Amino acid sequence: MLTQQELVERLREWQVRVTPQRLAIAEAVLNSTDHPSVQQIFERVRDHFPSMTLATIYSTLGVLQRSGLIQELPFQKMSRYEANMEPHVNLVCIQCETVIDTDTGQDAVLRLRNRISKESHFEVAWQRVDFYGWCPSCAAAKRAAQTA
Amino acid sequence: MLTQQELVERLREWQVRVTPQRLAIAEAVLNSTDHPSVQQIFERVRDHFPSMTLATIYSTLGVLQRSGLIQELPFQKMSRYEANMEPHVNLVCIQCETVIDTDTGQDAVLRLRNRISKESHFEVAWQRVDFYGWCPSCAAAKRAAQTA
DNA sequence: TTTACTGCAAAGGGTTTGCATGAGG
DNA sequence: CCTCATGCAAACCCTTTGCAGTAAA
Repeated sequence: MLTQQELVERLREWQVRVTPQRLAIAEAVLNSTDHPSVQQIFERVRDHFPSMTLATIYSTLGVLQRSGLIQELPFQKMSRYEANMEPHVNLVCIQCETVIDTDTGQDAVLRLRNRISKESHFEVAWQRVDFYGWCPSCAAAKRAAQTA
Repeated sequence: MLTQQELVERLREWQVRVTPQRLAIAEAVLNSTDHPSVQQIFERVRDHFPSMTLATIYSTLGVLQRSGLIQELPFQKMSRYEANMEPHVNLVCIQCETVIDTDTGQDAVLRLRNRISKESHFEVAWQRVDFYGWCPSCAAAKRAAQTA
């Protein structure tokens, strides 16, 4: 998680103008761990900028992505946004649609990346590792429904 | 890759009606390794079924996905379809947009999946492991452009 | 014969674009 | 000041839905 100051410097490196809207959007994503959608970011920022529109959100998310600060995660219905740029595993619940980062396997993802870089002639820029299934509470609910 | 006969049996297990259109669509995806989009599947099937529409393609892909024969891979602009249901790594070229399956790391993905299942309370159903970057030919072109 | 798939058309909805205004460097 | 971001509206396009006719079992 970056401080506001670090964020400003990071954007200036990319010749990107820093505006209050952009800082608010950046913080809404970077200070989150729930992989928010555009709509969720919109709702979180609306309090401070009631006149902001989705077009500004989309535009800013594009800038942040090109600056390497966030990663877009396209899903079937919509994209969500990842603030954790370290190699890691996402656990995606197909029931309640929560997405959480897990520490488990972080080392394995990094090793896998190094292995791909060495053993194939593919130049890796970034990666996305998603495991889909049932989160603890939805798995419990599912088992309860099956026995009933 | 399944034979047409195996495919028919597999669909019947799911109480799914087998039609010539469905077989054509299924084969267009299952006998491919390039992760085709809906449009590409459409073009490949159009020769044999000139009257087929995209609605049928979407409908059938949904059936195949629920039958566990294929996996939808949502990307930013559109979805592509995966015929390789074994745990593996996809290499996605961000330049030419080709997606290939690689043997490298298949074992690692499987081990990672087992580890997630054991060490977290998450019930894994399937996974998607994508490495994004430059394929060999696009990487070469990129280096040539940089030195020029 | 019954069920449900195909094909056509229209709607849906996340995302992108164009442009006038306004703010950042 | 000059450039570029914001906000508003409209367009875009992938995908979904509804329905009448038709084919599978």
